Amino acid sequence: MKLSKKSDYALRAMIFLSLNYKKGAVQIKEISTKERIPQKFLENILLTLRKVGVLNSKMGLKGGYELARSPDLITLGEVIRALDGAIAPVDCVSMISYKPCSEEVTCVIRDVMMDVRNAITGVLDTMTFADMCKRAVESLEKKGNEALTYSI
Amino acid sequence: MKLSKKSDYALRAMIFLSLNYKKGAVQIKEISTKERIPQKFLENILLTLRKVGVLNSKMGLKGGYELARSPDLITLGEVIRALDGAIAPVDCVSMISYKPCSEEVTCVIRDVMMDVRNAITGVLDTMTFADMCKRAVESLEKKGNEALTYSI
DNA sequence: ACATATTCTACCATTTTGGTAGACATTTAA
DNA sequence: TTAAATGTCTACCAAAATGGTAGAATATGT
Repeated sequence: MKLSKKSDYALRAMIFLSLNYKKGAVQIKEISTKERIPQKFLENILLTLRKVGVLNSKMGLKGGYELARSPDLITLGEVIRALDGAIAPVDCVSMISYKPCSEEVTCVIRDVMMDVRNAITGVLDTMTFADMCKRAVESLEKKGNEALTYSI
Repeated sequence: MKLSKKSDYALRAMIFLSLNYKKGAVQIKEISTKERIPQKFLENILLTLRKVGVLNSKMGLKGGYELARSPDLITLGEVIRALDGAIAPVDCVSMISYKPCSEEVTCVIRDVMMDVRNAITGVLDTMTFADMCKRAVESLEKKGNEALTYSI
């Protein structure tokens, strides 16, 4: 039931880009150093996020990445699915990589795994990056002035 | 977010043993053939379930495995943790393999992963093998007489 | 033209997953 | 008391997934 490093990095990068929404393109290098993510690895991640339509990119000098839509229209679930594939714990209850199991109509494990999937997606497909930004700011304010940086 | 084959097999074996609770020891070979689980693999699984106190075993001729407690006192969560380790998607929100992340107090990803963990354990730590048996029987009855066997 | 970005294709080491093999210890029944 | 049947233990193994890295190609602003 583990979140991969890839998805973890993707979430952090996405929050970073959400906090910089409408401020123009941000370069890989900036995200990678500020969030301490290996740059070459981050390149792959941002590339797949672009391919699924979550990010836009600009090549060349003054290039970079930015959100393709408003942060409140992108959920954590969408990002995690793009990198890790299905969120469902077994394929027979997955929306994006569905495969029937042997005795689907009477499989009781399937039933409970469906419950688990719904519990997870209930959180991840509801939470948007706008929500994450709000939480990040609130969390900063609570901490007071000593907090010059915060981890996303 | 995947359930390992090991845990999947473990759940099936546990349901099988729950349906045979108080009927004496069941042999590995019987579970392995009826549930189509590789026997040698199943041996390891049942062994670890014994070591965590979920199963009792008897060696020698007429030996076998049986539940160490009543099915309503064993949850799916306990079994999955025994085989796959932590259920939490990241270690910084795990009960059994907790490790702090870099900026715990202000980490917003941690917050949402805590929500995800609670959502998952809300299902898995509540559902017992007695519940699973009930579901299995109901599901059989609904299907009618044609159903001679059913997949657990 | 040149410096600075992203893009694309390939590779690679380590860990995890999903098993298998075989010797050993224990129990029962004949 | 001995043979057969069973769980126990240690070790091994191939394939896939994970977490990266390397380097050339392509696009863009000045």
